[in-house]
Amino acid sequence: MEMHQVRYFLAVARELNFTRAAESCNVAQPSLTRAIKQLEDELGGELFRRERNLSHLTELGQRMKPMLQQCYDSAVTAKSLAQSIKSGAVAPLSIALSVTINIMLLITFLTELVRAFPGLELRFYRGTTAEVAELLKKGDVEVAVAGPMNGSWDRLDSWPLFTEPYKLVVGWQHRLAAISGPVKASELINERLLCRSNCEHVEELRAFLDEHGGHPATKHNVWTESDLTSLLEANFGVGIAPRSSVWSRKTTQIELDGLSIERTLSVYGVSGRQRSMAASTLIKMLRAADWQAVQDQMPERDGRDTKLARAS
Amino acid sequence: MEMHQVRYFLAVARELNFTRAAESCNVAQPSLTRAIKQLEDELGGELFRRERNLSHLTELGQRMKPMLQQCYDSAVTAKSLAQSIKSGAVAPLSIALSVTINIMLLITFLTELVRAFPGLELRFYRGTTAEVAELLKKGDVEVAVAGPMNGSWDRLDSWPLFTEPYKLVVGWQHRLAAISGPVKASELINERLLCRSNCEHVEELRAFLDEHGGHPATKHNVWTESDLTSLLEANFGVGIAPRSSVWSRKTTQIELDGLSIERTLSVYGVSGRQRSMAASTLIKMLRAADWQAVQDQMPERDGRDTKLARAS
DNA sequence: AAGTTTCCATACCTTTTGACTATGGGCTTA
DNA sequence: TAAGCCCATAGTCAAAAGGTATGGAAACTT
Repeated sequence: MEMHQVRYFLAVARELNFTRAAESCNVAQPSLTRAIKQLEDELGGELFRRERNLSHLTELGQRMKPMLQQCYDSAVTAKSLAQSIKSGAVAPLSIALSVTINIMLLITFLTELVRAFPGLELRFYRGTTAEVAELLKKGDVEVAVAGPMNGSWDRLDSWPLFTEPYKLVVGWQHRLAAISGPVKASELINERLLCRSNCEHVEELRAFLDEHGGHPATKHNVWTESDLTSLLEANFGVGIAPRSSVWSRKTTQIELDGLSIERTLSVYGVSGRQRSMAASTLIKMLRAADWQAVQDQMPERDGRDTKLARAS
Repeated sequence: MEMHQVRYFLAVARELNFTRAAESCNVAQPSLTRAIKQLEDELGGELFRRERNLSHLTELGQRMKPMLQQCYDSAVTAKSLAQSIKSGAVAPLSIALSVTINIMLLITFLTELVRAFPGLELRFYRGTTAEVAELLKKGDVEVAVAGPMNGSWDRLDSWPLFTEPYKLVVGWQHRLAAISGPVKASELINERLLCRSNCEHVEELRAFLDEHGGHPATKHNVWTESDLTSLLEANFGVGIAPRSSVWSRKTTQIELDGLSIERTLSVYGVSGRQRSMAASTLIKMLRAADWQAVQDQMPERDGRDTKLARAS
């Protein structure tokens, strides 16, 4: 079954006259006749009863019409949709974030971006560092922000944004929240410790705590930074996390004595793959940002939800 | 946009590999490549990002996929539907009845017909005699039963079934229901008379009533025989109708003195047009029927609803 | 590191087929 | 009876779909 056969069929079904249908399709009448014949052969029956001025659809033709109409309509819709996409030229921007990234870090840049590209549609994806790399590879996203992806793929374009230390984070009601100076690892021995299960430095952390006699009573794993934040706010335990990861007024960040683990956040793209204007702009903005200033702002802010509402 | 392009596109979208997609379509890889290129030209953008083992749909490709999938699916569905129609071979039988025909006349033949053609689907149409003729002409129905269509179209095949007189019909509570013998036209002078507005003999009736001094007080028009029956049962007035038209235990038919109007019911088809097996069978059954016996059965029966329920 | 494989594109040829013109037959209308 | 309309058929042409051979570049193997 070919598209022109479908088109001709619909024309004849509309006109109920082969000659006029051929005119409306801008082809010669014999061409149309032959196409209809072929369609009839393929479907195994006559589609029209040819009766001069009384030509009409057969039973088979009547049953076929809705299907073929839908077939043709979808093709037309596809084409016009492609046209509008091309002219609109606001390709959506797909961004992958590692689950260890607090989206608050990006809010100011994203608001600036959508201001620069009115109508721009953003699509966020979340995953582990490996999953984020996969999303980049597969072309599901153009840009990603994540911790280090050590040589996982040589086609990764990566631009480091900033490096931050790991901190001890506690809820505002926690006993350690009152302490101003650094805390010793041994203080954690009776605490419930919360870690992100996909933390890049989980092994280093374990080694540090073992070494300094701070092995905690229990250790819980959470998946996302927002879950971690919620549990900390509820005083469920204490967390060790990168500085920018937990961004809430109801928690306090404290230096852990002797802990020197750091992580570097980077923005990633795929080299040799054409990037949309929006993606290039976002990458430029992130690279040009004063990340020290962004980090300094953190303690001044409200809880995540409030901030999100204000930004949107 | 051609169907094979759509097919190839969907194959590549599924396989994410031009070579394997070509295999699955049973064409050479260059043919498929070229078809995709043409589709991309027509849609005005790349559909795939070719990256060896990382090929994937572009944004445009992802947006096109559902449309083109639907397009292809409808074509496939149409073809398989045509196949099942052909193999099933139970083409629905469309029948037109003039509104002056009581469908009860046909019930026994229709039940026999559906017994002979298991799975046969019946479609009834109603209309005036002219409309019924039009339905036959346009091919919307194969068979029709109606009163006379005097030479309205020379391609009409017509087979007379029976001729019946017009009768006076009154509800069972009406004063005339008690009278056994013929009634004079002058008796109707203070009655409300009900006629079907599309009655074939309405002019003759008017002339008869004028001549015999029976011009009634008021004259109402109804459209269908079932409406007429309902009004008569409710003793709303008296009717003059063909004998088989009103078929209800709650009415009584009385001879109107001197009224000799008759009508002939016929079954119609279109000559030179292939008829389905079911249509031919129905016509044969109607032609072979003992219509005297059918008419004799009429008074013995219950009201229409009861009978219909029993027949189905 | 070199060889092998994979994947897509290009060049070129063959075959298919869609389209056109011309024409004819059958039916309707004037 | 003539004219007109409607669809089918025949024959030709050109476009395009399909095929083979091949090349280049990346990825994988040894």
